[in-house]
Amino acid sequence: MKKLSRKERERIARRELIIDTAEEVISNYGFEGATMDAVAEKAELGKGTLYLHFKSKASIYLAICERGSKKLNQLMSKVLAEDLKGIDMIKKLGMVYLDFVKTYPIYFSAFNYYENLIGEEKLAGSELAAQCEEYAREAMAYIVRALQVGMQDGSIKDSYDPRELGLIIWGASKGVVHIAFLKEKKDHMKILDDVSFSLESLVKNFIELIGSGMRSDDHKS
Amino acid sequence: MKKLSRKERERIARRELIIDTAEEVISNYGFEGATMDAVAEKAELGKGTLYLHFKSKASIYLAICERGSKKLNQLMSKVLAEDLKGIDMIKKLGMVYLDFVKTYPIYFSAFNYYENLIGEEKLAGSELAAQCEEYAREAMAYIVRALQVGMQDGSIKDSYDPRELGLIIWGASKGVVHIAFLKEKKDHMKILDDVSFSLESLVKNFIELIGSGMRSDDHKS
Amino acid sequence: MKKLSRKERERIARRELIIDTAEEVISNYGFEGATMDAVAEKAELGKGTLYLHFKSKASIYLAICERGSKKLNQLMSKVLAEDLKGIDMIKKLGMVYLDFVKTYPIYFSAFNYYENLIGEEKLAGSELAAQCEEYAREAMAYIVRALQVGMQDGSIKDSYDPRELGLIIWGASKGVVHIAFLKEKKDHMKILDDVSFSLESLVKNFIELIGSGMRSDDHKS
Amino acid sequence: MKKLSRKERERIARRELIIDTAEEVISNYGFEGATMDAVAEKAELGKGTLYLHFKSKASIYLAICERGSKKLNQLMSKVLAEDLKGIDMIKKLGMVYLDFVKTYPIYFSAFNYYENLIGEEKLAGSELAAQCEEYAREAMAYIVRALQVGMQDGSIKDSYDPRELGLIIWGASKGVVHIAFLKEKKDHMKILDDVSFSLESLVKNFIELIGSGMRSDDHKS
DNA sequence: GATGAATGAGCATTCATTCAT
DNA sequence: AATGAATGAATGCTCATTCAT
Repeated sequence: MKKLSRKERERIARRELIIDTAEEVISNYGFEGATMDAVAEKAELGKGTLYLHFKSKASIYLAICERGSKKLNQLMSKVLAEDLKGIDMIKKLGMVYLDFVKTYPIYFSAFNYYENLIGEEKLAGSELAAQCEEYAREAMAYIVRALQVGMQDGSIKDSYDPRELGLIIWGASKGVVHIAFLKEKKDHMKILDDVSFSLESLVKNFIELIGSGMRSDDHKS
Repeated sequence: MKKLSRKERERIARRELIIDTAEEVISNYGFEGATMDAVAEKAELGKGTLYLHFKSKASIYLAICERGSKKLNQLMSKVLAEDLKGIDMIKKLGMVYLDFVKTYPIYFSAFNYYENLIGEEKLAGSELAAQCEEYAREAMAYIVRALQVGMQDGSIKDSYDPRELGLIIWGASKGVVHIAFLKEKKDHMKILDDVSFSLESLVKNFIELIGSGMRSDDHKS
Repeated sequence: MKKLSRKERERIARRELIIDTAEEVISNYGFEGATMDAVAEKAELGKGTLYLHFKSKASIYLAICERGSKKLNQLMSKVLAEDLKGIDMIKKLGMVYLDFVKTYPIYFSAFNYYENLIGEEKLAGSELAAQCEEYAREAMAYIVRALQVGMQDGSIKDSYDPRELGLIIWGASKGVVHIAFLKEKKDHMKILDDVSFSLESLVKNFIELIGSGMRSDDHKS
Repeated sequence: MKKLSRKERERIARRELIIDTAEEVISNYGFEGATMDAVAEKAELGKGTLYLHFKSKASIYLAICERGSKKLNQLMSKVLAEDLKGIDMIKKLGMVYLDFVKTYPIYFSAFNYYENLIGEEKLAGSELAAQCEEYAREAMAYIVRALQVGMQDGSIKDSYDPRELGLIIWGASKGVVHIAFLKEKKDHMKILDDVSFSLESLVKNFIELIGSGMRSDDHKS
C-alpha cells in the first residue's frame, strides 16, 4: 500500500517529533510563551531544522490542530458507524467530545488558539490551514449526519435545519466545555461564588438538556 | 447630585478617551496587535500619559472589559425587573445578550481575551480584575435568579441545580455566539460548506432549543 | 544679624524640607533608584515645586553634598581649634571622619556619587557645585594645616610636601572607609574569606599606621 | 596545547570583540551613558547578537571587570614569585597597581562601578559575578601573603593582623589612586587650589608612607 | 508661588526568521 | 539535509522636566 523510501519515512518521523515536542512545550509555557528556541532545544534539533519542516511558527500550531482534528474526527466517525438512534448518536458524540477534551486538553487549547488566528493574514494560503478547515467541516458533517439520522428515525424534531442545529450544538458544546475548563483551571474564576461543578457533570447535563430540547415529541419519555 | 471638580471631570474624560481609543485600535489590529504607541498616537496623547491613567497595557484591556461588563449587566438587570415567567426571562436574557454582542462586538472579543488571561500573573492583585470578576459573578447571578424564578413559577423544570444550569446556559450561549461570529468574520471559516446562518437566527434557535429542553412538562405547548 | 522676611524664611524651610526628604528617599532606594516623584510625594509637595527650588535632580544631590560637606567641615574645624600636636590633630581628624561616616552614611554615599558625576556636563556652571568644591578645598585645607602644625612642632616628618601628604591622607582615608562599608553592607563581598573587621577597627588601625609612618623620628616611641 | 574548533575560536573572538567595543563605548560615554544600541552599532553587530553572548548589559560590565581582574592578578602574582623582602613586595605590589591603573584606566572605573552594584539583585547568581569575586579574593590573598612574608622575614611589624592590614592597604591604595584620578580627569576638581600632583608622585609617596608605618623597627634605616 | 498632568526621548530585552557553512 | 549564529524590528515601560492653570 504505502511504500515510502527511508528518506521519506525519516522525514515524516522528524516532522512528528517536532509536533510532539511543540505540544509538550506549549503544555508547559502556553501558546504565547512557547518559543522556537525552546522547541528546537527540547527536540534536540537545530532551530533551522524546524524551518525545514514548517515554514513558520504558526504552521506548527496548525499542524497540532490538524493532528487534534484528525484524532477527534476518527473518534466521531466511529459513533456514526454504530447502530443508534439519531438522538443517541448526538449524545454519544457529546460524550466522545468530552472524553477527547479531557484526554487531550492541548488540542482543545489549540483549537481555540487557531480560531483566534482565523482572519489574520498569517494563515493565508496555507495548505495546513486548508486541511484544518477540511477537518472542521468533516466534524460538522458528522453532527449534521447524526441529526439527519435522528430526524429520519423520528428521535429528533425535524423542525430545525439540521445544518443550523449542528452549528448550534457544536458551538454550544465548545462553550460549555470552555467555561468548565476555565473554572477548573482557576479558583479565581469563581463565577459561582463557591460552587464548583465538574467538567463531566456540566457536559452531561448539557447533553441531556439539549437532547431533551431537540427530542421529537413522539419519543418523549 | 454629583459635584465633581473640573479636575476630576477632566481626569475621567481623559481616561474615557484612552479607553475609547484603545477600543478603536484593538478593533483594527486585534488585542495582540494593538500597541501602546498606536493608542497614544491615535489618542493624540503622549505615551507617558497612558501610563498616568493605567499602570499597564493589561490594565487598559481590563478597563475595556469592565466597561463592557457594566453595560451588559445593566441590560440584564432590566430584564430581571420585568414581570415575566422565568422561562421567558431566560429567553429575553438570551436576546439581550445577542443584541449586546451585535452592538458591541469589541466587548465580546474583550471578554474572550480576558478569559485567556485569567490565571496569568499579570492580572494579580489588580483592582480592575477584581471588578471584572465581580461583574461576571453578577451576570451569572442574574441567570441563576431567572432560573429560580422559572422553577418557582413552574415554567422551568426543577430537576437541575439552578447554578449548574446557569453555568451551562452561560457557557453554551457564549459558544454559540462565538461560532456565529467566526463565521461572520471570515468567509474562510466555511464550516458548513456554503451555507451561512445569521448570528441572529443561530442564537434565536439556540434559545428556543434550550428553552424547550428546560421547560417543565406542565408548560409544554 | 539676620533679618529674613517671613517669605524668605519659609522659602528656606521649603528647601530644607526637600533636601531632608530626598535624603530619606535616597536612603531607601539609592541614588539611582530615587525619583523626583517619590521625593515630591514623601515631601507632600507638588513635583513642580521641587523645580521651583532646584533646577534639576542633580541639584538636589548637590545640595545634599553641600550640606554634608558643611557638617563635616564644622567638625573638622573644631579639631583645628584644639591645642594639640599636629600628629594628634591628624589622628583626631581621622576619628572625626570615622564618626561622621558612621553617623551620616548618606553623606558618604553622596560624596561618592558626586565624585562620579564630576566631569559630566550636568554639573557645569552650577553654583552649588562650586560651593561643594569650595567645601572640599576647605576640608583639604584643614588637613594641610594640621600637617603644617605637626611639621612645625616636630611631631610630623617634614620630608613630605604637606599638600601632597594631605591629599594622600584624604584619599587613603576615604578608600579605607569605603572598603569597610562595602564589607559591612554585603556578606557577599567576602574579600577575606570569612573574616570581618569592623569599620571602627579598620579605621583606627589605619590611623595608627599612617600616623606611625609620618611621625618624625624624634617622636617615635 | 589547546585545539579549539574554528567555531569555538570564532565564538570567543566575537565575545572579545563585544567586550572590546563595550570598553570603548564606556570610555566615551561612561557606564551609565553607554547603551546596548551604541555598543551594537560600534561593534557593527546586531543588537540581538549582544544578547547571544551576554545575557544582560550587566553581564558585559561584569565581563569587563573579570578581564581587568584577571590582568591585575597576573601582574600581582609575578611579584609574589620574586625573591623580595615582604616590605618590598608590598611596595612593588603598589607600583604594579599604579602601572595597571595608568595603563588601563577603564578597568579602574569598572571596578568602582562593579562595587557599587554589589548587593543589587542584578548580579544575583551570575557566574561572572562569582568569578569576579574570586579574583578579588585572590588579589587580597596576594597582599596578605606579602604581608605574612614580611612579618616572617622581619621587614614588617607583626603587631597587625595581616588580613586586616591587607584590607587597609588595599582600601587605602584604591582611595589614593581614586583621588589622583579625579584630579587628573578634571581641572574643576581643584581640591588643592592650584597645585597638581601626578598620580605617580602621589602613589609613590603613599607607598613610602605606608611602608614606613608598617616597617618593623629592626629595619628602620 | 504651587501644582500635577502631560510629555516623549530613551532603553533593555525578546524572538521569529534567515542564510552561510 | 542540518545547523545555529546573526539579525533587527518591535514593544512595554520609566522618569526628569515643562507649563498651563
